[in-house]
Amino acid sequence: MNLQQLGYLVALDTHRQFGLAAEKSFVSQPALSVQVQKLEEELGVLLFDRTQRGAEPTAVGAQVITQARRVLHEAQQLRELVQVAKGEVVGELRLGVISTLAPYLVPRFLVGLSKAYPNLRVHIEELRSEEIMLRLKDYRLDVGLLVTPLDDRLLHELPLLDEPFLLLASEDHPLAARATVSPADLASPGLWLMQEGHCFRNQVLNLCGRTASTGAVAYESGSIETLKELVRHHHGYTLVPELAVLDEVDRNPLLKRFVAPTPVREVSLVVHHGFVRTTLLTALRELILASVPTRLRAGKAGEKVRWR
Amino acid sequence: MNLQQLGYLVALDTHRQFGLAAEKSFVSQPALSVQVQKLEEELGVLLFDRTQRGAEPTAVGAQVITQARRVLHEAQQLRELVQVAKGEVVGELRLGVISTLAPYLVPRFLVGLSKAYPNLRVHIEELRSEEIMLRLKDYRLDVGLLVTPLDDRLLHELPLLDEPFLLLASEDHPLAARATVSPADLASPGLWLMQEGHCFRNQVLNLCGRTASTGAVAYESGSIETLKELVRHHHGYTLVPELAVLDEVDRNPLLKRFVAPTPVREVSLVVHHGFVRTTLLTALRELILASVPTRLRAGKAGEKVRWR
DNA sequence: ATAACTTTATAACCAAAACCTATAAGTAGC
DNA sequence: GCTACTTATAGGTTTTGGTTATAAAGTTAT
Repeated sequence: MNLQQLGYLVALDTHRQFGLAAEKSFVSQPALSVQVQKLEEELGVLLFDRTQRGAEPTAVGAQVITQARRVLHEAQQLRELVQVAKGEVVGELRLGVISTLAPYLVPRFLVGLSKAYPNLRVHIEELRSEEIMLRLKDYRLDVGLLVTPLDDRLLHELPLLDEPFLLLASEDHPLAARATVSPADLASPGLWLMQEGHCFRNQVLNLCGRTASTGAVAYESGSIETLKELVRHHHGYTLVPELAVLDEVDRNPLLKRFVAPTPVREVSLVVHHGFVRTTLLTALRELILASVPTRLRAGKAGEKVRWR
Repeated sequence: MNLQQLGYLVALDTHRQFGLAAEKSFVSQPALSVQVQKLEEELGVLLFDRTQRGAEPTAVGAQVITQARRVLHEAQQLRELVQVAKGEVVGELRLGVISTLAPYLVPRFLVGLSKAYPNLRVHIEELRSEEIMLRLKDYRLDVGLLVTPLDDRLLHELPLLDEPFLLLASEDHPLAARATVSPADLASPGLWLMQEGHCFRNQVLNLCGRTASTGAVAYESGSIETLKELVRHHHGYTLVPELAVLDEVDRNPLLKRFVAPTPVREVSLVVHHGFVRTTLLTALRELILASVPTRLRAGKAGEKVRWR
């Protein structure tokens, strides 16, 4: 067994085809095939079922692949540990961000990050919270930017913001006349929601006590931007996180703050336990914090709304 | 970087000498030297300071070695995972046992174990609790047999026994006349103790409220057997765990049981979290449980005495 | 001071492992 | 049965890791 073989194994699991996996590993198809065979022989067990349209892990194979990911991760940690000791911030950072944060937060720090660390390759993916958690545990992501607490003992949370929820009403909705709102107002009909699977949806439902009554049209959106547009062009109202309306929060009378205790969502950087690139993580935190108004920083005030 | 190089690294850390480490790794000294050099070159950092009487890890080196141990451990877990899937119980089992348990428990299950799994190489070492914990975390031991709870979130405990403490008095000691004893009696002078560093000593001290008054001679023993002999040949008394006196517990009038709630020590198998050889662990538990009187099994009764 | 000993590093050479290209072989769909 | 797609095998080349022999450097003992 060697690290290369484990790398081929993981590639094959990812691409489910010897040729493709080989290409992605920058070797020829026979090279990868042979190494996987040798590993199977050494372990004395079949790891993949070969079919005509590719390869699929056997039951044992799936376990072995998971463990192989872990081995490769620990090897990577070793390299990173040395880089940290040398004061280098290089290599790759794979960041997963939920879609209700990405458009408002990523542009605020991305340029600064790659300017601060020109030798760092940054990959950002927009993903659901659950998927980010899975990938962090599988070592397919380095850092997640999402809403906490997650209550998962494999993951380490670094709280950044307590971001208030605001209510955005359409001009002709009864709530448009209000100066402030409270969770009780969410019983009012016409609340637009995010799609199933977004943590923001769960939070809104938790906030209104699961009694949301949507309008006649049951469109559920995949982005906060769509929610905002829905409210602007149609009837109804919706909740938005403050970062999504930062530029208009104090001049748009249709945006309502909640009365204290302000409901907030806790936004955190999340890493696997034992993440060693502390310099990078700290830099990321500082960059993000510096890019948003101070009032949003974690621990200021407000009542955290959970999503799970 | 490859697993072999990491193995050499760990061997070199263990033996602190290129030649010796090479010998233990079954390669020539230049082979090991070159591979360590290559690794240092790849990582771009010096891992060992070479002196005339051997090699010593640098600061970074020490961190890298710890991480290398982790990588090798995860690779080993992969192999074991496959063995478990194949229903095999083979390879090596490195078991650490504290010296107040070893002589009474190990002979009871060792033969049965190697009979049940003839292809399993069993290494048993007698070590202090703290050392066992360290080695379990360093992956230099697979399983520990010691007294719990340890309150260490890296370690997983599998309680086996609640083993009562008994008091053994010399013929001419005042306590010799008693039918039963209670913790309050431990204020009586003449209590022989184990050496510093044995968990049994801490437990006895905890039980008597740290007020132990030893005799004129301040000999502190390294084994329960010595304590027993001291009491037999001299004045005074001592505490012993029941397994140490199993054969005489009901016919030696100088052995006193405690009144309820019986003070007991919780004896457990302890593994690193993520230990995958469940078959082996279960078998070990069953073998040990089958080898001692049922009344000693964990959870029967008694009041656990902690040692840390 | 120097010789003897110990330890690590280097060099030359060899064997094994891993890779590449070319090609065979197997299966699904037409 | 042919085509298109997959994985497996074979032969030859390159790379890697290994060996032995020996140098270099530092300790210890005389």
